Amino acid sequence: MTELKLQNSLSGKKEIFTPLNPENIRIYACGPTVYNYAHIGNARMAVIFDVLANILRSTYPKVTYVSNITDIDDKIIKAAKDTKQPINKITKKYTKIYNDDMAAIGVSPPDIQPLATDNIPQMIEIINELINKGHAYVNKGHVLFNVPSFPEYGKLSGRSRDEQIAGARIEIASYKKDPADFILWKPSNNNEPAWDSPWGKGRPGWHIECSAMAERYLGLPFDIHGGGADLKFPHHENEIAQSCCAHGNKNDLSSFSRYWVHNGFVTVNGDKMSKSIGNVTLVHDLIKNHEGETLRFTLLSAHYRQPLDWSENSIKQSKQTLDKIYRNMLEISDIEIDVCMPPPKEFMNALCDDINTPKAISLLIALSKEAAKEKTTKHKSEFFAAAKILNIAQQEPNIWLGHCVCDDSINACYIDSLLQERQHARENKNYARSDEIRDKLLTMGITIEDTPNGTIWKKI
RNA sequence: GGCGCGGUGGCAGAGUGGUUAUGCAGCGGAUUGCAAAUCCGUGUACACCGGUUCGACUCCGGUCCGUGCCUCCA
Repeated sequence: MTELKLQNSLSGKKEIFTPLNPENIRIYACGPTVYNYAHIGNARMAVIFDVLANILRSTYPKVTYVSNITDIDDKIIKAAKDTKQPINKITKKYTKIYNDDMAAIGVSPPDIQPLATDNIPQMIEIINELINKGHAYVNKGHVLFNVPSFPEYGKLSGRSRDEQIAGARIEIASYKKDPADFILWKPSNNNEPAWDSPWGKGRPGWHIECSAMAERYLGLPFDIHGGGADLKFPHHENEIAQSCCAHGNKNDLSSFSRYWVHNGFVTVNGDKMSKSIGNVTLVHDLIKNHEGETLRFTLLSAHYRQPLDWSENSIKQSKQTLDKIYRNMLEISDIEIDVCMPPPKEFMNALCDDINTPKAISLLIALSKEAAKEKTTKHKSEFFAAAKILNIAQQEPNIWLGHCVCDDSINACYIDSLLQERQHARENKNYARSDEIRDKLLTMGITIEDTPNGTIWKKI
């Protein structure tokens, strides 16, 4: 068994992963706020933690991966107002789109996908504990976490309280005792979603949602907490503050999650995705023009902590590389596969070294090449086992490569008759005619390839 | 302003104190009637300046450039 090493944001070091309970590895990753289509950045996080879950599953008997849906939030309320639609219609719509889009890029659903709105009592309970322990206070219908009550605040992001305040560009709300304090519960206006609470009708702050859901579905402490790098501060910092303080563990930051894993950003043609630049790249749009697997491969082609620049060129390169892998698979279509074969050690070593997917991919290519050459069950099975961890190259190669695959725009019988005629011409060494037929097919959008087993065609 | 990250060949992108991945593209060859595909071979790189070292792309310091967070954000 290869030792898994992960860069732990809490210590800033690459550490050997030691499970709390080897019988059940527990992971939490902050999921999307469902008020809009998922973009490629959301997808990166989903793919990375999907792969991490697969790595863990290959080593441990059980993995519980929880990733939530934030279905109550000011942005959702705003979207409802702007579109004049009921909130639950919006959240249901975008939850489904998110899950469909993630499925399209090969992401398995998390084991548990809790809704924030199903966990309001759990949030209220934590808030109550925080008030009881002197870490939170009520002011004008708001409940706030008092940051000075938690001296360890800022450890995850490496930021002192004073530094944040110095850099704060927002006006300090009047109901805050300390400028760094953050909202646990806020009052709702009329027409806004509201739940009864000891502090009046209102709704939870964003950060408390994840604290409550992680605790309820995983128990404390759990093994790994993940999310995008930008969530480190303030979201994850606040989760730590809430969860550690509510349970009287304010001196033990690992009493919430033991390891913190943060993925880097996706940029688009070198720029950060933002609405103002207008370059927010949606998975929903990408899958109209690209295979989901190509998108997944592209997301895995850079190390998860590195920035990944998204461009048509990188997608194109991924597609070409996948084509190559599938062509190698085509060579071994007839070989039996042993599903019990584990992935090669070297491949797992790469993935276990802080999820080094680029290295793993280079090894996967080598494995596919070797399997195509050796043509043994062992080689093929090893390749498939490795590919399965990344959830890459699981399709029928002929289908992926588009060989002789029809759609409405293609008349397969006509193509076959042309190919037969071409074959005839070739046998009679009438190459002028055979080339003429190939050109004709090309104008129809069909390319051909002569193989030892006959001529195959595909749509361009 | 505070905190952080990064600068690798035409492109993408790992990694390492000394033999310098991998893919795509290029070039040469094999194969093919020609293509395509495949196979073999091959060139090009570690921002800059110092330091440590027998030896640094890899460690240390500085410079320049890019970029992220500090406000909702994956």
